[in-house]
Amino acid sequence: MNIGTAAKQSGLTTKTVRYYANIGLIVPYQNPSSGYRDYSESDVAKLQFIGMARRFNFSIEECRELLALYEDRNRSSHDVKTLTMLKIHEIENKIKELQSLKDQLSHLAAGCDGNDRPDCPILDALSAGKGHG
Amino acid sequence: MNIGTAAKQSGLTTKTVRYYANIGLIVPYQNPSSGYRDYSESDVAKLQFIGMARRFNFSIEECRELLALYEDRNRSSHDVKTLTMLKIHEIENKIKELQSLKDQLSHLAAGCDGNDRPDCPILDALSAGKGHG
DNA sequence: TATGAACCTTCCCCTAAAGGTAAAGTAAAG
DNA sequence: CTTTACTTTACCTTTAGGGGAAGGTTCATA
Repeated sequence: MNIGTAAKQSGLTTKTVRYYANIGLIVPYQNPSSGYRDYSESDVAKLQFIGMARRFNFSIEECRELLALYEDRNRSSHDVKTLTMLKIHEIENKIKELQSLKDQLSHLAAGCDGNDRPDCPILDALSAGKGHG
Repeated sequence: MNIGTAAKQSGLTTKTVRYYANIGLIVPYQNPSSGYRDYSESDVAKLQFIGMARRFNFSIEECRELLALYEDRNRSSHDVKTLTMLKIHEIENKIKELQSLKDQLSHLAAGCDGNDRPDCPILDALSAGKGHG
């Protein structure tokens, strides 16, 4: 099938699918006479797989690893779980960081009247170099 | 002072400070004979201000706004608070998104034995197109 | 068969916020 | 005068594609 159909079936844009072909992530057969890419059902399954992994915040390079595991009938589930646990910890750290950021900003905002006077504890704090330790 | 000193005093890299000059965020006096940038104490204060705002996840363009408010003796604290509240909501949304992502990945990981067998619920789920609704 | 719509191709520039490196100029110290 | 440290501009790289131009292909229709 043509790239447009493959894109529709996998829920990606043609731009994205073409990009994946260019970086060697999912390279379909390419008709030599027309130059058109020709995607198989199996290619579409992989595109869907990648789409899901991307939605789970896996990077392209991580997707490449996952795809290799996905295609390897002899892989151990241990390898996949390791990658997943790493990703979970990464997300946890990001959450903690953002939580701390939010707390500090909330604290600043709480001290600011938000009226038409120029006094502003937020700017004072920013210029005093406070916050984040 | 030279850019290296200004960078050290503001806790930024020279690369970053030079970048801020290039995009017109903080443009110091530039000595016409040597071509060297010459930073004042006031410039350094602004660099510190921007450094802090960046650490609070404000984008460069938001920093530009904050800097204008910072330099405006007649600004109202309302403007600053509005920008800050927007940023807080933005961070809250990001946290929720990541939390949901983490929960789903944790659920997948919990179902995976992580042994040397090929059975892997994580890959099964990814290829089934489940997750995220 | 001709034409037009809809699709496809490659190619190049754009994003945010710098980091890395190269080639060359400047300044201060010995 | 030379070494060393510092600075300058300039160009390439990063992530994961998006936008759009110029031109080729395929299919439907008159």
